[in-house]
Amino acid sequence: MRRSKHAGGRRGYHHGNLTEALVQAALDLIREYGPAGFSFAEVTRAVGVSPAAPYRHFRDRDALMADIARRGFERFAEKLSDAWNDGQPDTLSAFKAVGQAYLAFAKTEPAYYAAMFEARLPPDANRELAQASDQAFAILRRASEALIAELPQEKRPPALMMSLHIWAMSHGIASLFGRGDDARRKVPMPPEDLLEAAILVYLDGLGIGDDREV
Amino acid sequence: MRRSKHAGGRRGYHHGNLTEALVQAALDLIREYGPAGFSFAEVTRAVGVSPAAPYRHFRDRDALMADIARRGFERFAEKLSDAWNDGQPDTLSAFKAVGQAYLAFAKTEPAYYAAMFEARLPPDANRELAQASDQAFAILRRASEALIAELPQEKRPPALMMSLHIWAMSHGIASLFGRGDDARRKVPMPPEDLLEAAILVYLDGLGIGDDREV
DNA sequence: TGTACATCAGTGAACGCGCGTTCACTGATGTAC
DNA sequence: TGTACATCAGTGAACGCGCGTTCACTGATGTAC
Repeated sequence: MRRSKHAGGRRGYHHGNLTEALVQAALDLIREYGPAGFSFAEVTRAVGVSPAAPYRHFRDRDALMADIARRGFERFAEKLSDAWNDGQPDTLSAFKAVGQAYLAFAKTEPAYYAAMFEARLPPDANRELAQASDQAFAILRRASEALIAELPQEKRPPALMMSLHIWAMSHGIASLFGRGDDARRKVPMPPEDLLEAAILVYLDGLGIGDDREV
Repeated sequence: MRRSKHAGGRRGYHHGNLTEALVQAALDLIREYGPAGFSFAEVTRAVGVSPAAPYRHFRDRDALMADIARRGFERFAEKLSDAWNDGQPDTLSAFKAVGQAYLAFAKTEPAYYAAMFEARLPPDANRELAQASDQAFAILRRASEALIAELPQEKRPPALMMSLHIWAMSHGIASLFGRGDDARRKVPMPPEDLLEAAILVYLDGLGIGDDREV
């Protein structure tokens, strides 16, 4: 029986889809032990292949790590993009939803988040990684631009600055108070509320009003 | 010749001050290879003692790591406190100086900073660590309270929230754009300016005015 | 359709290495009297 | 002041272990004709 190699490619030669299986196993280990706490050898044991098998798919351990970070940024960009939803139902709500999506990703995907931001990978380690990272940031920038466009010409802040501020604030809250692991610092309020409040104050400072009840 | 054990304690038994030497060597390694990239064995080689020597000073590798983080938080608190300078010459300037001191610490002491925030140590790993961390945060809180006190009663935000916002923003900017190692993301403006602008916008949102020229 | 060959994912044994930790010890320093 | 003893920081050899990586290989799948 012959199978087209395009027909889903479910079953491959021996394992079927070792690349994916290695990535998933590595994510499990990263989730538990951190980005530095997984070994190529342990990954192969988890998947049930020989220790030499991964070398058909990744040049070395670092290449696997970088690939995981790239995949993480791609998923991240999707989540942020979904939350932005082209600025619907209104620009301000969509903007805040992007912030919340940022936190949600850090909490529900701590392994990806760690690979992306805590693995000490130079952001420009390779082209695909840099590109995926840029695409995620582009969502923040797009959302900032849309909000800025609603301000009168003379009151418009630089969009790059504004999006970097939102990124830094989201990342700061996520990595200090909103992480999904033991290194989370406990504070007496949910990180979601903390970020929402920060964004409201910040936007207020930019002259972007809202109907908040304090 | 007899020496009082309180007279500085410069020269000890064999090495003199092995605890300090181990910490310094570990910091060098963390600076170069990250918090996960140093080994007890390598530290002993750097110092020139036998591999068993550190066990007289630290229970194990993790204890050394935690001690470094604690020392880091203590130095950090000092730097922030110096910058705050009891709110002199004026509250707003002192407040901004604290933010700048935060960034400066992350940049000039990347090894301490990594041990404090990127070693995946649970913040309450031990009492001394938690206490040192709390003391550093207390400076941010004190500075926030002083600024808040200048606002009319009915416009005062919660001091805890405000100080967590400033912490998150400083940490976000420091760890994304202001780090002293390869993982720094390049942006076309100095992190110091980015933080200064963020603080001004944020304070503006709280109704804390200033004479900034944009 | 059948056959011979090419491809290549995964094998399994082996390598040299550095790791954390232990142990009984040594010898310099501190102290009791 | 001198002596005998206690303390304890640092030694050095040894341990078992898991690591990343290599290598010639095997055998399932794909393909040319």
